[in-house]
Amino acid sequence: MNTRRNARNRRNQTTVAPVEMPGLDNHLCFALYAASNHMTRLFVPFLKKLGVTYPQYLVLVVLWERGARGVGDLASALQMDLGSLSPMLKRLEAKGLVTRRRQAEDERRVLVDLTPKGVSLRKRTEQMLGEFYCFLNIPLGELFELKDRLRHFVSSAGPKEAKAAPVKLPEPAF
Amino acid sequence: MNTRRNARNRRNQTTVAPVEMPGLDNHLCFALYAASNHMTRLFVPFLKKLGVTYPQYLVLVVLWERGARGVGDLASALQMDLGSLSPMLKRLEAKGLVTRRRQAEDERRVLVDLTPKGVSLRKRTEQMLGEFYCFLNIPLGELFELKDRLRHFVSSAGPKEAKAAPVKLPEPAF
DNA sequence: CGCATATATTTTGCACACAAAATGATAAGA
DNA sequence: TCTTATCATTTTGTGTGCAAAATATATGCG
Repeated sequence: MNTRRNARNRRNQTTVAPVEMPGLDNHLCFALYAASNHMTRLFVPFLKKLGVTYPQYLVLVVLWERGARGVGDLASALQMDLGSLSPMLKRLEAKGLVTRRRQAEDERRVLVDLTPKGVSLRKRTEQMLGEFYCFLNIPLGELFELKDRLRHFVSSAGPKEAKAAPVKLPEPAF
Repeated sequence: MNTRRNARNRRNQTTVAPVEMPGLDNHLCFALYAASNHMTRLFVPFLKKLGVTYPQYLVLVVLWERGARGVGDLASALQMDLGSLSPMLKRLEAKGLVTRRRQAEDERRVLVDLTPKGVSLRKRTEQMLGEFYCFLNIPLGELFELKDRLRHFVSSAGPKEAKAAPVKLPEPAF
């Protein structure tokens, strides 16, 4: 259309060609949004039997896997905002699943740990996960492949700087 | 361990084997959660230039693609809750991007339509999308493949009943 | 016509998600 | 030590996401 080869060399204006507006079904962002919400809707009824919410469950997974953590450690492991995490941990504490206490060595840090009740919830959760994967009704291989593609997307999308560390969990800090 | 072949034939208890608790990085649900939030964090700064939020943008995409819709039509197209959508549409109306009016034929329905300002936002959005895809820095093919896998996941995960209709947009209803 | 039932939308209440401001506590330097 | 910069966490405010209750309008039926 444009007689010039393309519109680049004009003033300091943007040099990126516009994109014909994609339909909803051609939006990766919508596919992510929909899939994430779909998973939530499927999973939450199972979590309800344990009495925890979806993000609360994720916190427990980290604590079960790695033991007590600082608030900031949990936030970075879960790629979760501290402003969301802080009140959430209070709710987990109110449910009697975790404790929060200032660390003696560094009073700035708050250490989150499982209570006996929080520890014992793990076995019930493992039972529930068996039921859930059965309910999902998707070959494990497919689940793993999708998971890996998502992880690759997260680690590669966006500005190339500071992409080396793929969200590693910090070592025990207590 | 268990001398019996497996624990199935005992009372009416669950017959599903428990799952060894997976680490955080082996959770598909976390991968979805993290990827969706990651996409949001990347995309929102671009949307901010247009003055809309992420879900608000999705509503506009549907309206640009298909024209005026009822509130319920939008909700099912976006797999979004009516309770979220209703106040959101008010905010879009407050921004002068859409109108909401009761339909004459069926006063129960509220029709949402683009204002001239809403229509004109489309061109600026197409420019922004060009910049965003450049910023994402991922081959288009990869994006499409991930998108299709996510769509397949949504359409196949969960109870097998009522999975035929893959979230189709309703035909014009006015 | 008048009422029970069904459909469409809004409201309410709780839990995030995130930005920005506020607190609390430690460390670094003059 | 006092001061200032830094770090960790919490608080505040707005916008969803979703369940459940409340409204509003339609439709069917006697």
